[in-house]
Amino acid sequence: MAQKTEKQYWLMKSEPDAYSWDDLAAEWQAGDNRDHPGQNPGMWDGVRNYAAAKHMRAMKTGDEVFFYHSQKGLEIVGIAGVATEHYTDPTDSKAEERKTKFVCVDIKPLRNLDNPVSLQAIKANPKLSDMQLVRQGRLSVSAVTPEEWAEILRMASLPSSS
DNA sequence: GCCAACGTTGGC
DNA sequence: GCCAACGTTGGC
Repeated sequence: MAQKTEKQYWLMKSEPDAYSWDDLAAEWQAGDNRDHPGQNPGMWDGVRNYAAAKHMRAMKTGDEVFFYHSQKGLEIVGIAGVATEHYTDPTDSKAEERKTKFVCVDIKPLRNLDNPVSLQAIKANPKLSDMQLVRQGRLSVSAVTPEEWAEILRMASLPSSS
């Protein structure tokens, strides 16, 4: 049977001072997890928001993820892939006391965007006005529709969108 | 550094 | 189970 699951698209935010796109690449190069030695490179831990966790539970291997720098940069800088589907977050110390355990996934860097796509440019694009990123600014893991994904890729191929 | 948005917590 | 208080995120 052809399990024809469509590839899904996501967007994940990180403060570059805490964990940047380059840090992700460095972890994969080192083959280890910088902050949690022995854990997987690219482990997306620490999410303690149910909406974000729900998205991570829905992620499948091979799904693609925009990597967004929050606080500083405010732009999508690269594309990562889901390398490992969700598992219990080893940094969730209260997991046992709670019914719902928080989870993490592993992501790996796939490629840089030729031109990072800024939040400003996204907000200025009417085609992207319904993006979860725009509608729900605080959500750290959000869903991206195929149409939004394609539009952002188009923007990333254009000369500097600033 | 401020403040709006919004998720979470805890008292009732 | 409601809702006010509180805490955190993240853009500006």
